[in-house]
Amino acid sequence: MSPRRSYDQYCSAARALDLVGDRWTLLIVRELFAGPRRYTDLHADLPGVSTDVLASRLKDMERDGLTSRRRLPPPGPAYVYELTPRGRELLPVIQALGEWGQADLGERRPTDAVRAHWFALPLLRALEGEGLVEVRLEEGDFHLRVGAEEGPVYGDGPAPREADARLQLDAETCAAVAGGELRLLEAVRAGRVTVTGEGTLAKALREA
Amino acid sequence: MSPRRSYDQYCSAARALDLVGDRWTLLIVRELFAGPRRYTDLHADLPGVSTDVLASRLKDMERDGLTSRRRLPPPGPAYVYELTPRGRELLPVIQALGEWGQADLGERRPTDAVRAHWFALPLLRALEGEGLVEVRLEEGDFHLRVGAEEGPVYGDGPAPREADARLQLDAETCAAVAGGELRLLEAVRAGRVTVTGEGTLAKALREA
DNA sequence: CGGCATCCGTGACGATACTG
DNA sequence: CAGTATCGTCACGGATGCCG
Repeated sequence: MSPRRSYDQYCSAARALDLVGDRWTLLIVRELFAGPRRYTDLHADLPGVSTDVLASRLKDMERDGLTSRRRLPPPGPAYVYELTPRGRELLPVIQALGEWGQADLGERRPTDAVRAHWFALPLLRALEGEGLVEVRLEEGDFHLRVGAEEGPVYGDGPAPREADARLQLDAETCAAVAGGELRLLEAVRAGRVTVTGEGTLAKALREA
Repeated sequence: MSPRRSYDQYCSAARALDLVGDRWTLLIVRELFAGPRRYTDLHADLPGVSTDVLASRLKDMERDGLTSRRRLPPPGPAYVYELTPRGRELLPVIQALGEWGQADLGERRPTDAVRAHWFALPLLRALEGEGLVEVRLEEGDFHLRVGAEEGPVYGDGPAPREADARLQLDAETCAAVAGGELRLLEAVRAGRVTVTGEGTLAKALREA
């Protein structure tokens, strides 16, 4: 656990960096926007983080009120980590970083890891309205809770219930939509996104 | 200079953190939003940063296209560092961090350093319209270019020309306005802010 | 097997001193 | 003024081990 290395500046941005400026912290937050996750899941989706650093960050974040640790009910009792409301307020920070970093994303490098749900937040920016959206990529599936006010913003795997809309697309299209080079409606019109489902969101995308 | 330690993730937020996630980098960006600054000025307004780290970050940032180094014309020839357009696009990131960190700012701790222009960005969020605003705090003066599309967003010291509006207030009021606990218009109405000047911005604040 | 704790080599960081 | 040089310390990343 870090002995609280602070910038010691009376500045709100510096204070924020005192809490989330350490290496890996904001990426752990990004992972937890997918909902409660176990230690091992986090370690698997954050290639390169060492076990002790991950454990240390999770303790720091809990102490600082960003996350909470909860015991899952049996069977399979395990601890899961999840964002507190305060932690979820970091969404604009991650969104702003993602929007800025989009310009440097470019092609995937051979050394780059990929997880399907890393496209969730960029895609979320491109969606209006409200509802449960399931997204299918070759790399895997995830679901978005568009317009959700509380709880997880997105999740790994298929939607837990019948989705209001289902999108099928490839990573390239996903990146283009996320980067603002292609609007989702235009991607649908160009046949690069297949939309199914009966929710208002699905209908709005199809009829445009 | 860092040998480019990367998260190696095909994710726009992770890419952003590859570039600005190192310690001190975003705070250097915050300083440079005040306009071109010399090495010594940066070192003076970033208490705690060591000279070699500051030099290293400035090199990294120039290599990554965030800043540029320019020689000032004589008399007093010196190098200044300034943000590139790409660097200035980090404004939403710093704003989001500042907005989030405002909740943890609280009272000033004895160990906290303070600079007047650290209030500039929070205050900028509270201002609508367009114009040059001069702000006078006990801790010092700075000026804001509200609605500026290019160039520095704020600057240290009094405004370089006659300001469209001048605000005089104390740090406590400033923090309250920045934190959203108090709206600027209400602060003016409560007499906690003195507004002078003949610009539209000044008139709008006074007549409300 | 999931959830860490420990150990160790390397590199980043912070303070000070020094130089063009 | 604007850094570079040096050095001690600490944080990080990787591997391994322990314990429920």
